[in-house]
Amino acid sequence: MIRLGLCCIFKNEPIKFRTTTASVVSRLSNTDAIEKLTSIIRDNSASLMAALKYCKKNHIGSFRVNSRILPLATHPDYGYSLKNLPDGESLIAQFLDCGNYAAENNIRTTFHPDQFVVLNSPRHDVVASSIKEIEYQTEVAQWINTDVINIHCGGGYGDKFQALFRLKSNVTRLSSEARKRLTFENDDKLYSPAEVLTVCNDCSVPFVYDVHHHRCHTDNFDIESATKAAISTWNREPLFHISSPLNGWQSRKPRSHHDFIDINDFPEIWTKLDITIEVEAKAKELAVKKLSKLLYCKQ
DNA sequence: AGCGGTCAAGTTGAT
DNA sequence: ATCAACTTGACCGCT
Repeated sequence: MIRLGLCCIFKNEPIKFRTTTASVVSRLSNTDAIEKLTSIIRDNSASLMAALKYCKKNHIGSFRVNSRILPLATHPDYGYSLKNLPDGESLIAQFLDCGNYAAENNIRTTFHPDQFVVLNSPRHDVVASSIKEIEYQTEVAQWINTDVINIHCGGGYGDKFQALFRLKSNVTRLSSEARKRLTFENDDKLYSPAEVLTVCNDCSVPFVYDVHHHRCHTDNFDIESATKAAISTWNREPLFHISSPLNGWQSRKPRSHHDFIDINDFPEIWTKLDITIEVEAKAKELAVKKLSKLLYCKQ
């Protein structure tokens, strides 16, 4: 069975995640800052539960959690740990509820740290803050039963061999709980499936195969062989990504995402697999439901 | 209510 | 040299 995944937010459904910025927090007193952050986090944990319930009701098997579910958690000046907030225990309890709900209802959750997480940077400060961010998401992942924290391989820096060597080396600096969840994804211009697979096999990290990125940045693999190689890296249900180009494959920028998935972009061989496929489409839950319907009709 | 500017952070490639 | 794009717009302060 295919499990489709919704990414982070909703198009029509009134489920919203809140955030704030360092600039706003900096203008508040310590008490007011804590109150504001607590209120946002409380709302976000409720929204996460609402999102999981929406997924359950609509037969969406997976939900990607926004990295900013705890805004500013790793900020150098305004960062915090939930444990140290006055209402920390009750906030953690709300996330534990989400985790229990997800487990009981077989909703898979994932994280996708943002572009600032670059584990192979030659800059030590960048690697340090990347590790900090991954460890923060790992802590939340443990509360909410998330089994994937998915990142790209990072920059090329004019020497991809050295860059990937640094990546492999820095993976060993992560906690075991982080490493249990870490995955690598091929990107659309630098690291192809063939390249990512070598790293994944070297450090026993599962490979998240993004077929849209593969079509933007090809290598010697065809879709079928990349699919099979990706599956072999997983010790649990494999995770793939799908999207369609905004203005068609012949457009100037085929990398940008369409509102929906064109069924012709969906690899035929995927229909027979037991996998999670995250739908990266701007119409969000509408795109997941539409794709679900198309796939159901196909079979 | 609506709108424009801002938001912590990296890296690449298009313009 | 500047800037949009990337997993995702949301929020604040002004009119």
